[in-house]
Amino acid sequence: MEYNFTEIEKKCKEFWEKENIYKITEDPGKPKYYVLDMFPYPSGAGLHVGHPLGYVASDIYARYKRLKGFNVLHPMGYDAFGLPAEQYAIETGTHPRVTTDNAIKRYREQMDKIGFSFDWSREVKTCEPEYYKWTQWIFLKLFNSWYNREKDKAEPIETLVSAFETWGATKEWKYFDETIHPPFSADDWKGFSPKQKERILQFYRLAFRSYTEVNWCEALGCVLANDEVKDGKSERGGYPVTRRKMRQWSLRITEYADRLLEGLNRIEWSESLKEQQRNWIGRSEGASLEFWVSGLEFSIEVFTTRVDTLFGATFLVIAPEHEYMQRLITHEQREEMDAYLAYVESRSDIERQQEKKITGCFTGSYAEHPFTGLKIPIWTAEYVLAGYGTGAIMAVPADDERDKKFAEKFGLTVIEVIDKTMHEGATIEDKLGKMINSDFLNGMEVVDAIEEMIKRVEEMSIGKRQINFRLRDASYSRQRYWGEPFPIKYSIQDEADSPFVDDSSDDEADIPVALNESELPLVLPAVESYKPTGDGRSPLANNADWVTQRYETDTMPGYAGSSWYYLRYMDAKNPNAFASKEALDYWQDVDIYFGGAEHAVGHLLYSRFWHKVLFDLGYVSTDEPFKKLVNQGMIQGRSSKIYRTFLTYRTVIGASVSNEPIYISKDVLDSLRQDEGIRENEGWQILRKFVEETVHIEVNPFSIFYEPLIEIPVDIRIVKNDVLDIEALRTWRLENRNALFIVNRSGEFTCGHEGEKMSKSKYNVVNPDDVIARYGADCFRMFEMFLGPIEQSKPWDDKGISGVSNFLRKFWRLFYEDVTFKQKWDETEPTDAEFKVLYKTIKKIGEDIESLSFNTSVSAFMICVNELTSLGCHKRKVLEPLVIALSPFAPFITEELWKALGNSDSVHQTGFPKVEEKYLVESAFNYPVSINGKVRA
RNA sequence: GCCGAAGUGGCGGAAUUGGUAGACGCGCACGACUCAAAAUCGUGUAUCGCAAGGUGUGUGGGUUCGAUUCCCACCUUCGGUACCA
Repeated sequence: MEYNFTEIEKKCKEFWEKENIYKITEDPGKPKYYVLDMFPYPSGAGLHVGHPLGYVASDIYARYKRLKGFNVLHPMGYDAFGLPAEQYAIETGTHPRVTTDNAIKRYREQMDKIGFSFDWSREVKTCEPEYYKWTQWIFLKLFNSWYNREKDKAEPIETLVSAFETWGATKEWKYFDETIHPPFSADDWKGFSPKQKERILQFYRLAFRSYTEVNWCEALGCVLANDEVKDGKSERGGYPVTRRKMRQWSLRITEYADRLLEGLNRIEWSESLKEQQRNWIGRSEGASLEFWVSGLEFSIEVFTTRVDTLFGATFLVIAPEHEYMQRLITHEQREEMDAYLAYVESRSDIERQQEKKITGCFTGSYAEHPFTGLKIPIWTAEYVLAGYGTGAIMAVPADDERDKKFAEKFGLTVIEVIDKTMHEGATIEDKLGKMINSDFLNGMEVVDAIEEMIKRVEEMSIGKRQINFRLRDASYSRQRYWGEPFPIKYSIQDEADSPFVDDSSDDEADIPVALNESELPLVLPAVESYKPTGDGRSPLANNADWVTQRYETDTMPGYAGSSWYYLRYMDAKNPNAFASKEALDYWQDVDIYFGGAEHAVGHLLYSRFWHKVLFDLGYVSTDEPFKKLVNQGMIQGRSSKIYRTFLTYRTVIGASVSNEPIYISKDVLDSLRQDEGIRENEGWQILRKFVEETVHIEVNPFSIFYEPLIEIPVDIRIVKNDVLDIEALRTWRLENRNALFIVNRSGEFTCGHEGEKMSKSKYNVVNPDDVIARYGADCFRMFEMFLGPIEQSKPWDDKGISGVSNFLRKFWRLFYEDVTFKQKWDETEPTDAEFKVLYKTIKKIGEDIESLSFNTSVSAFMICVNELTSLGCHKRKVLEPLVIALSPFAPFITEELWKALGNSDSVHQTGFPKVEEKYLVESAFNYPVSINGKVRA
């Protein structure tokens, strides 16, 4: 009987659906295991072969764990809010929901073909009110919570309010920060107006509204979070991003900086990913110091990690946007400074980053050195950023590269403070050497000097030990339509009030008020136009009804829905809670999470943050959401390239140029390039022959030249094994109708190739549907795994797919005769040799899946089939366990064969075959080279 | 610049508490079947050499009886990040 995968797949899918075999319920009698994939954003282009790589891996893992007796949660859903659908809506007027629904339908069809074991009854779509009701609910929890630093956890805001009512907020409170708001007593608090109270609470709420600097993208008409900006451009669309101040919502993720850092030590993620998060959080230990400004009644606070170098501080530099800027400028410097500040203003972030010019300007003021009393000038410069530390630095040109360059350019004093002669090759910023020119620090090693100096400045109350983070509070407002509405209304809303203007008046306007839980979901209304308003508001501001209700017109960012979706899967249809207590207690957290590394500092950080808040508030029982994380590599396209040129050649009459485009076969081209000077190699001979045939005269090879080449991507569908179908190219692009092709000796035209991202414009997209139609879903799954280690990026190249396809047919043939349509297995007892083959395979497969080495487990199956074939083994007792072991990889063929062996249930619900120790020991010695067997003599 | 990961045949890749390098697959070559082709099956395939034998895991050193694996320096590629004080 032929192995007919199309028929088998159809039959299996019907059976699975009828029996509902992948539906899962909480079962306290079984250990739980949660296998999660990062859910996709349903884009209009559909899936290409790169997308399912992680899904296939996770599916194999989930199926394996199920066979091992775990109750496995393995769900799928859609991250359905987002910019592309909205951009499309702006262009065409189509409601994003329509676009999104269509895309989801297509994704589902494609995924169904691959044979995943998702429990679709738990599907989530972030754009559905039933789902975003709970996104809004969590937002309310964030809004109604504050971070209690004493207990180091989030608490309901009521505990803060009652603390204010009892004690107020005074300097005795350990965590009181005067720079945020002035102290007040309990009585003061009781006397405050609601607006005043709310203003204070906004400094504590985990979700809060403030007037701060944001990344504004004019082209998208909205604000972006730091991780959505790459190289000064928007991640989506690549539009320029500028900094501007705006009133908008943020999440106080900075309170969790330390815990987010610490938690990384307890989870199994790749080192590079953890390192990315650590860098993003950017903890640095140092001290803050105050410098008194001569003649003016205030001091400037700086942050430094190198207090030891204080005696080498010869000037201060403040950021151009520093709040004391104007007060520091003296009469004499006024003109120069205004010009400089105007220049800085004119520079975009992109310019600043690309050309790092050393620029700066003297303010005219001086600060006093706290120990020497010397007057040191206060400068301003672009390289000091307002957003980090205190926005001011003490410059130590002797020990800091940037300060040094700055001092050199502007002729400022340099005092050497560290003797590094003992440390050859140390850079000026290394923390090595002995202190010199530093009074009481002289002779100390750098690390000791840091401690000593901190002690001194703390005694003198001019500074203190401090830890700084690079992490900023997360921007949470988007001036867009296709996102979750905020469950917030305002007590009074002034329609003329622009979000770009700071509203710091104390009138009753503008107090954000949380909706009641019973009012959720606040459903996204219809709008006439999806265009941003152009004045910094979302399209919702165009909806008169929405505005008169005084609802917040911004919507939540893309990461809102994806920050907690893994919890919704635990109890996806619950109308009364984001998930029931029982479900949350049972499933707890994600055991293994498959997804791309591109979400390292976005989704993965926000999820951890949300999860920790929910943990603090008692809703979840773990404080990290994803125990183990696997980053599957990207599958790149393998683009084919052809090379076009025009030829110049000399005939007896004179020089001629070809006027039709000429394409040169890649191998001929390589041979031409090899040695153009000699011009006797194969390539030139072919070229010469070609010209002679074209112009029908003999040509001196030294008179042939080709113009500079243009590399052109060509549709991979008209290229087979790097050989171009010339006729197909002529019809594909009409300008090539009469093009000339220089082919190689064997008459073939070969193409170059390059691995790059799959995209329509590069004609290198491979659709899984096509692969499945040709080879079957099992083959597709196994081949994706066989391509290489799961974490590695690699180009899609279907040259090797025949190997996997052969394997499946060979496997099939162990069960069926080719011609006679007869089953082949026999019921006799297997020999020891046959058992050995079986057991070492089972053992290897089990170990490989546990360690996620799916590529080598596919190899193990191939070896096994080859060995059984050469042994002539068709015994049920060998084949049956093999079918089970293969079932995670190839669910369709194994289901069919399992039934053929006379079983009525599903192979996917049996147990993973056990391994017999006896054969393992023997096989280890008898088959040393068969499977990775390096065995001692 | 800094941080992280990785360099093995013609190609994708195996093998690391240090113990026969190149499993498995592709490709290629030869053979079988066929009038023929495709498909399938079998054999071979790191490299130099007729052979004995030598050389080989990015480069150069080191530790060791023994190194793809450990240590030092360097080179290359990929990913991340960047005036972060």
